[in-house]
Amino acid sequence: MSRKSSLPRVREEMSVSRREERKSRHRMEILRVLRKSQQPLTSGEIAEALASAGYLLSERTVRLYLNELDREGLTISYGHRGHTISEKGLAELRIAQTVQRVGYLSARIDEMTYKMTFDLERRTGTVVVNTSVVNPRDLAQCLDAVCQVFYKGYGMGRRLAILEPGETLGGVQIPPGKIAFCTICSITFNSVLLKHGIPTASRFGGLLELRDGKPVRFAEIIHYDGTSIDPLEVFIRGRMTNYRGAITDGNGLIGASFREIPEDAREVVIHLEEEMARIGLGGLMAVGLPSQPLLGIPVISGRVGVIVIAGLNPIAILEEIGYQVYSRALSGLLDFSRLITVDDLPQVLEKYLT
Amino acid sequence: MSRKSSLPRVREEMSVSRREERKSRHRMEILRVLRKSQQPLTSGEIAEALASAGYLLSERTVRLYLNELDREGLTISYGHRGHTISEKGLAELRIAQTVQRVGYLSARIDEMTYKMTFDLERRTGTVVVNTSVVNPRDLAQCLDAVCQVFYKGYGMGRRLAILEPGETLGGVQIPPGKIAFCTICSITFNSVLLKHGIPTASRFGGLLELRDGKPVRFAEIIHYDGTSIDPLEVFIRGRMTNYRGAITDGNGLIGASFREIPEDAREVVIHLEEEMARIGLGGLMAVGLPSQPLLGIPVISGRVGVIVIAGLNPIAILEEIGYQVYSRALSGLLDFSRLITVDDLPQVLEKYLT
DNA sequence: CCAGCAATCGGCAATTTTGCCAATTTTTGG
DNA sequence: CCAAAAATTGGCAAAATTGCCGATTGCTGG
Repeated sequence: MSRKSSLPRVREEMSVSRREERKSRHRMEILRVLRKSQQPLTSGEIAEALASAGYLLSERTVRLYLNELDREGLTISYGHRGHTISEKGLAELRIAQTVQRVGYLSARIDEMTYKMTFDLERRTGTVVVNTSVVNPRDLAQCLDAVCQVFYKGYGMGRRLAILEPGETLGGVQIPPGKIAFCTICSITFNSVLLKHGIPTASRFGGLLELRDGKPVRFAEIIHYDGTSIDPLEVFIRGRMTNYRGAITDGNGLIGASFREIPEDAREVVIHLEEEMARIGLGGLMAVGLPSQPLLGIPVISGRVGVIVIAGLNPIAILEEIGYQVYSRALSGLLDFSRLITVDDLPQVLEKYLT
Repeated sequence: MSRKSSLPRVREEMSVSRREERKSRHRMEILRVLRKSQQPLTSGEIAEALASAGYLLSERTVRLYLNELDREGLTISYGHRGHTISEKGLAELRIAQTVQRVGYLSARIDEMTYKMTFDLERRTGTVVVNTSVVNPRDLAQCLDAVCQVFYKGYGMGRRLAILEPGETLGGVQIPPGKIAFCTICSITFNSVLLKHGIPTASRFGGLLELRDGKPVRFAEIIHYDGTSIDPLEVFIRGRMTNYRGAITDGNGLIGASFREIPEDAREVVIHLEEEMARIGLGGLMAVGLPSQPLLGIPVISGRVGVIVIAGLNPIAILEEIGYQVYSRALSGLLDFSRLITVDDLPQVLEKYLT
């Protein structure tokens, strides 16, 4: 264009600034990975984490940069046991990130994943939930549909929680006359995997098209690292879903999430999900094959794509039927003991229908 | 994690596959840039285009890859005049992209930008529009508010078009009893710049918070290359906007788009926008400084951030007031001569109010 | 049509990134 | 607690990427 356009163009080389920019970006990416971890990470682990974020750097290169960062005091080396980020490194990251004021959803996902404490074996600790503030009468009206979504396997397991008026969750108080319908957030899955040493990369949320109860393709998608609002909230408010079709003849549009796991972890993940399903926390819709696209969605080589049910699905059907619901994904943490199963829902709901 | 986890980990090197993957990605990115252009592009232009997509490769490296691609017949060299993509290259791209069935919005933006033919100097040709199908009576009801949005400068210029029942645009026919309210899509701006040799990178659409009529920050954002649906449609349907505030006391939430242009083009762009504003097509809200963040949004070095008004703003206020509107962004092309100005709107609308 | 200018091209060297390997450390499993 | 196994590290060399520069080509204005 330059010659064709009227614009002067500077001599075309990757100028000092752009060169530096790339180097600096590598450093920041490494620091970012370290910040997320409590324990020291080795270069191999960092390279792995970077790859799962689509940032391709070899383990050797990471080591080279770590050396540099160690010398500058931005990271602390524990010899062969790994590196952690130092106060100085954290400060450096903060400076570089003051610009990023809009919080991307991917950041909130990461944060929540680390905050929750649920222990699969002991069945204790907190899980991440989505909260929907709803009129109990409206809920009763749609009770059958809501339960159907759960029973057909389009909800995250079979558990949920009801909060009474006056209770607070994630800074939001339930107003009088309303109740909160809390569903398990599918992030819970990430967290359980993480506690078993499996890093999960959450890619996007979307509207999954079902045919005869089977996932066919994603009709719409929104990537987590490009949005500040939860995709599911968008689809629900935009009335773009079709749960009624899904629960009647298996043809519909439901919320789902696409993630990637390391291929070595495929079997372990499937096994862990079975464990979770056993206690009413299952939500895996599909698992791909190593490095193979899943429903036409390509994955980074060495990874496996998985499709997880959206936690908000069961309550979203209310909006579809015509009742207004205020839903918020990733709203807060709830102790596992607070959860009830769908089977108990009708009975529990009775209480609020004066 | 590997050691701490129960997972076996293969020897950690960037295996052949991952190496190849990166190389292949470079090649594909170059081919993708070439596909978009009708004319031959030189290595410098390609490097520039890649940079504007956040893909940092030096001009020399691009040239190296071009050489390879030329030899393999995927591209055709025109000597010092540049390179184009060959049939074989297009085929290669298709193979690599069969996986990408979900159409990202960024792709549609690119497509539309190239399709429109508007000539700023001659004031002829087609422009890209958004279409909102609406009941003429509803529109009349909100007429004042809609015009206010235009007059306060929150619409793309002062032009729009009304389509009658029976007319078609972008494959959608206007049903009897309804009319289509077409607003200029802000993509028009990209296209005008492109025809003057200025490449524009559209980053994201968002909800812009206004205080005293001035943009303060983006409250929510959705990146174009991570979504299949238009952000503005989302915000409108989700009733997340606040145009009424914006037109009354200047405090509200309106739709806007964030883009990046080369820093050398800053003055030219400002000048071109003035030209456009003169014929009722203005829509620039803010222009940043070279390599400086704009409203806290960082830009690639060597670029300037700009904020452009969303074309859908004027009609979106209907939804906010409570009338249902079916809006579709980037719906199709319309000849410039079809456009009327806001001032004529009340009169034109009369015709449809039987 | 020609001269001057600007941009592109390819070769070569410098720099960055990566692969490979031996030494060392940590973990595992008696 | 010890030995084998597994993983990490740093040095060195190969490969990839980039900077630089002279030669060449295309464009522009007279």
